[in-house]
Amino acid sequence: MRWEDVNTQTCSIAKATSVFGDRWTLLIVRQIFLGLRRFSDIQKSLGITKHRLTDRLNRLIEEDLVFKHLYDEKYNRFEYRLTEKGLDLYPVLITLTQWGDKWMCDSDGVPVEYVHTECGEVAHPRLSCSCCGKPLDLSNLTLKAGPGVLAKCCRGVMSDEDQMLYGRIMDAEAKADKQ
Amino acid sequence: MRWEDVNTQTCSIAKATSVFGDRWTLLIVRQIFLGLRRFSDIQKSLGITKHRLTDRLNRLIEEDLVFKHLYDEKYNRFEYRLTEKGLDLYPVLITLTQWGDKWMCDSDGVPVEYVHTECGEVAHPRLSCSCCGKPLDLSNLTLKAGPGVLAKCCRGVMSDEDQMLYGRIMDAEAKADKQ
DNA sequence: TATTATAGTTCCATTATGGAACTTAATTAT
DNA sequence: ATAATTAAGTTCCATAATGGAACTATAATA
Repeated sequence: MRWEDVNTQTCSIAKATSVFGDRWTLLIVRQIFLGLRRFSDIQKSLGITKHRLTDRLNRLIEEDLVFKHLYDEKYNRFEYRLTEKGLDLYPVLITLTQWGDKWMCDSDGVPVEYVHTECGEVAHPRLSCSCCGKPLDLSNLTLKAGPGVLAKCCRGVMSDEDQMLYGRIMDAEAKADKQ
Repeated sequence: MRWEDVNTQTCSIAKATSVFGDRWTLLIVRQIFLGLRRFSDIQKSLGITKHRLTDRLNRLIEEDLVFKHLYDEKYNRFEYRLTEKGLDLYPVLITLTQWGDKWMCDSDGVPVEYVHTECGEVAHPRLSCSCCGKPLDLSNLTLKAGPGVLAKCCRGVMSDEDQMLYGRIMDAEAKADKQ
């Protein structure tokens, strides 16, 4: 499968990956999150080549994660800022950071900490259930085929790839229902 | 900067990205999470070429996210399974999934839902503070330079890139302290 | 008038990736 | 007994993505 076709997969991770499944895009988003908004700041701080950065920023603008904001009319200079869609990546960045903090950190300790302004403490954000509020982990989550898969299944338009992936989730559900 | 040098950055996202900042690695991890453990299943379900998959799996094994498990002695066949380090990526996959569900979904709806077995409901996992338990979002989180940055700063061994990135976080903190 | 800063673009060499064919070893079908 | 099949790769080659360095444009500054 060509990379351009990855976002045709019936999978939100595949669709997300089609936007930042490359070497730099997520790091660019991180820089903007951390306050680096100008082309040259992002470029120097990442050590990315200029034309690659141009390319990636344009892609982020196309995908509506980033927009250009004129900050100097005389110079015609722009800042790159995150849209709502871009800002909405913060849980991804936080969970990724935590994984990196735990598994890839050097002996000096974690580079950045997050302070929860309401309670004033350094927070180690956890996932919790939107319904009952209890903490979630692998052991108390099960998968269920959602409407997006079921609809395609009924219409008989699932690709072989999607069938391989979701077949067993639907099988597991069917089994669980019988018991 | 060459890609091989990205993991030298003092940033957990950079270090994490150095492992799966490519086109396929995170999708491979997702397949294993969803239950596809055999080489050929992963290969066919993703449409990735065999030598690329070989390459990425070996990298994941090197980085200790995946290990091989002999499931057929006669054939000498292996399954690929996630280690603790690999399993620990589930919050990343969940937050990524949610972002994709919200922003990149087609009209059929979300492909997969997560059921919280304790309360029995479909959960939309949220980040909450490990200290007070309240939900976290961008508006109530602030950044703080952690020990990893402070130590390097004191020793004077921060790269120019890292200084550009963390300089303003430390400045912002210094300002906040004065007030 | 020469130099610097910001934000790019162009050209070319190096790497990464995709596609197809080939390999090996055990299994099943004819 | 022979041929075809399956799983898990490997090898070869063409195409696509990336990195490095040099070049452009415009306004400001020395």
